[in-house]
Amino acid sequence: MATKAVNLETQRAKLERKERAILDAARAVFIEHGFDGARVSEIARRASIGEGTIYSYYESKAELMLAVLQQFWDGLTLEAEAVMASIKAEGFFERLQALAQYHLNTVIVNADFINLTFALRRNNSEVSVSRDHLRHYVAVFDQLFRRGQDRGELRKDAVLWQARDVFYGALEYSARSIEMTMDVNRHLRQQKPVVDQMISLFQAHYGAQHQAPEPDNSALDRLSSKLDQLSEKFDSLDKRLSR
Amino acid sequence: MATKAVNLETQRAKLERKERAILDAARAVFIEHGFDGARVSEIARRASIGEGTIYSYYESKAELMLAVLQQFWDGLTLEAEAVMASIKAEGFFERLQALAQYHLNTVIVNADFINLTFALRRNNSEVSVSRDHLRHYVAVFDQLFRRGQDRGELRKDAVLWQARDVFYGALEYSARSIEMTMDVNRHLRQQKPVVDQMISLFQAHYGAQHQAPEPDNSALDRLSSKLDQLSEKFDSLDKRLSR
Amino acid sequence: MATKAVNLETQRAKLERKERAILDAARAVFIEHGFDGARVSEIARRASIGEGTIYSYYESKAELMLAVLQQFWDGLTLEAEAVMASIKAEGFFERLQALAQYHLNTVIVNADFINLTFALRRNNSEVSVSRDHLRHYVAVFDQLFRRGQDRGELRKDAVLWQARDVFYGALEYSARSIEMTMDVNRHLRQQKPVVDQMISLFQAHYGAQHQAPEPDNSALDRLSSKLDQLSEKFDSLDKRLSR
Amino acid sequence: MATKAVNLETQRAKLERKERAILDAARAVFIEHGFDGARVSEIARRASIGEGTIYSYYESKAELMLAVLQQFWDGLTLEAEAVMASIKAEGFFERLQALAQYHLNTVIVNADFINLTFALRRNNSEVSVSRDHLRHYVAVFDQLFRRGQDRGELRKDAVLWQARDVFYGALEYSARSIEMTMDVNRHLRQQKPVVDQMISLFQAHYGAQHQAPEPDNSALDRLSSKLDQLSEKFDSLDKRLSR
DNA sequence: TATGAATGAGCTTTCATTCAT
DNA sequence: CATGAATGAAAGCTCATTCAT
Repeated sequence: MATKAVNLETQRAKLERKERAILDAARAVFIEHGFDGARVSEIARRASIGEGTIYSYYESKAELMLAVLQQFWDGLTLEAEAVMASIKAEGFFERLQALAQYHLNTVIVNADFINLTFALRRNNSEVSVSRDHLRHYVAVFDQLFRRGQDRGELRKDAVLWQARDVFYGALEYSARSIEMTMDVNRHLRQQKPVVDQMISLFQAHYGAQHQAPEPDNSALDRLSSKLDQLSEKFDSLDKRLSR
Repeated sequence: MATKAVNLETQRAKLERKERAILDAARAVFIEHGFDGARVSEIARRASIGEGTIYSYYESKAELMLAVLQQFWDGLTLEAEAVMASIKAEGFFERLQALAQYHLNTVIVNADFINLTFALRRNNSEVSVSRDHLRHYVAVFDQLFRRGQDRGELRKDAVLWQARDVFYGALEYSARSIEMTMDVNRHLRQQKPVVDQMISLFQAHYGAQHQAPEPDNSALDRLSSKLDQLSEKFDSLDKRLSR
Repeated sequence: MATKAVNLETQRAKLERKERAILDAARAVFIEHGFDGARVSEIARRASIGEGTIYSYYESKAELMLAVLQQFWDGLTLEAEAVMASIKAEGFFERLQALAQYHLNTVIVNADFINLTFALRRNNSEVSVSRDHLRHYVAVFDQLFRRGQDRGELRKDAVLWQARDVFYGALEYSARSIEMTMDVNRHLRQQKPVVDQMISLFQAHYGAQHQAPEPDNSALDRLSSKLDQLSEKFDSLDKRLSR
Repeated sequence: MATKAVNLETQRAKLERKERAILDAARAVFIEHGFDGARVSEIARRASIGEGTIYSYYESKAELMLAVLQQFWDGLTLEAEAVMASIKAEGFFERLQALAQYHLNTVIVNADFINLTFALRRNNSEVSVSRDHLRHYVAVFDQLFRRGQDRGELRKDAVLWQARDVFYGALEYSARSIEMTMDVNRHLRQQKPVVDQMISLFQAHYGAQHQAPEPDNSALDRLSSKLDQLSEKFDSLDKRLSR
């Protein structure tokens, strides 16, 4: 029994090790040659397994690509969440800075793969990446932003998705500028100004302090909106209890 | 003589018509299937010509792709310049608004093709689009921004490329949000808020004017934070009940 | 009338000039790339005419090749006959020496084309060269050989086709050896020993008379040939110095 | 274990059988249509395998051709060496007769393929057969001839490559004559006279018996060597002047 | 008649996928 | 389950030939 259990465990571990090898190799090859340019045989070779074996893990090259994407974005999301969890500061802008720094660096480091993701979005009907990965990833920002609004650090009338697009759009383009223009070794040094600018931009545009001449209104509006949210929570609680 | 001249004209016209037909067909097919997925035979069929004919106009599939890209970006640049030329207003923010409006709409309308351009950037070594197209296109923004600085409407210490990345990055992401979330018919209506926000963002962050100081919010802030705490209590209650 | 006649003449001359241009260009291209490797477009370009024009002179690429071959072998035959006609000597071996010298040089100079002829013999069913060209060409040898028999210089029991095969076979192989081994500039000098050997071989084997032992001759002949070579070196040195 | 060994054996055998099938099919198709005319698909069909399989054995059509040539000439060489080894007679002319008989028959039987080999020599740059095959093959003759000289059966002053060209050139042309003129069934009967003639030709022309006892060659030899030295001096003078 | 743009059949080669071992 | 040899559909591209001008 014990032996069998151990074997099963070993078996399972072996499978997982193999699957990880496939995913790693696939990711490398996909980055290097793109989806169409990647050869399954090369992935197999790099994973040190037979070509046919891949097909006992994934139905097709497209499925494999999907799995690689899944893993990649899930990893990013976890990392981003970990970054946010590790920040002790409670202030929105400090937390945003951490997120911006993390994201910018990530985008630069994983530029090839992120480009690949976007490349697949439209063209290849087989591998159209479900938006969920991205949505999940940017949820970190969304949560942070809402909390910033809740804490009164951000204007209540700021539209979340617009702010999100500014944040991620500007950072992605900045990443491209950085990797194109700059020496690789100086990437890190170049990132700080971009991040700082992003923060000051958010402060200037989304910061609560800069709201209209009628400051009372904004403050009152915020209170009002909080009461609205509270009311909504009451409603949903009510619904649940009535089931 | 007259006949000959007419013939030559007809000849030339026919060639140009054919070349345009090829480019149009190619663009459509490339958008639909991406570079690797596009079949030369389909392009030929859609252009109503023989397959071999394409190769008397373009050396290879990659060359054709390049020509399509060239034509596309050159067209965009000309349009953008035309838009700027047609604006009578001299103020930076009014002109920026026009550019933003034009770019946002363009990105939405040509989303597929722009994505395709970016997709090619890395993977396909043969068709690596020369950066010059893009650089030429964004030069419209650069010129406008520098003029805004010269006119004293923008801070002198603003970094051009960072501002540019914010502008184009945010707009591109916004375009994606718009086309994904919204009904196609309501795209236009959705664009205005994004553009307005972009302008006000530039005013707030890059504008030269000094911002007014903020009044005392402390009392209201205290109320707000009490509501926050209340809301959190609700949340934890909610969680407990839902288990 | 006169004008018309002149025009007709000019017309005809123009046609012939064009046909010659085509044949010359075709021959060059066929030699350079072989039959399959030759492109009709290149032939047209080199002949300074349109591609389609070729097809008003020759039904197909294969027909053109045939015409080139025809012209080539007919030319060779005429040349060989001219060589024989120009020889005043009546003796078989002297005449054979002239023929051998001519043939060996011809085979070396036209090696590419002769190889091409043989290449077509089997493989390309379309362009199977009729043997008649060759038969016509070697008829010069046949006639000479028969006359040598009639004159009593050659054994009556010698088999013509065997002698012919020895003659042409040995010379063709020698030509290959010469062009492979030797420096191009020294081809001419290398040909004489081969020709001499061929003559002495025919004397020894097909000659009617019994040869005297005269052993001294062979050694002296060798000395003589060395002196010949020395003389040639003098000549070339003389030429160079006289520039 | 035994099973595994058997399997391995079967495996290997199967591979070799398949490779042989490819080579055989390729040779047949190449002979039939020439290199350019041969279609890979037909080779695959005749070998009863998939088209792609060929490319897992040979990099390209040209490589396949090369392999076919290699195998063919290596086979010929081995056969020729075997023939020579099986001859008990020690006399040069008896051994030469065996070689001539073997070669003539071989050339007739493999006429198509030999022609194909020569056809490739020039035109197709990709498949230019390395001369080594031929050189290796004719080495059998060279060895035999040198031994004949050593044994005193052949004149010492005979030039090897000239004799070789006479031998192979005459036989190849004779082979062509035989296969063209004669009924296939009578080929064999026709070969003997050609071989006999070749032997008697070698006896008459290269045989040592016709060499004089040459009593005092020493003096002449000295003259000869002096002339050689003189010639070399001229060469060096020539070189110096041409710089 | 001369032209050369247009054609499309047909080529070699690739590679995702299968399946016998 | 793992393997990798075998497959064959499908692709880009060439070029002899045609035909409208």
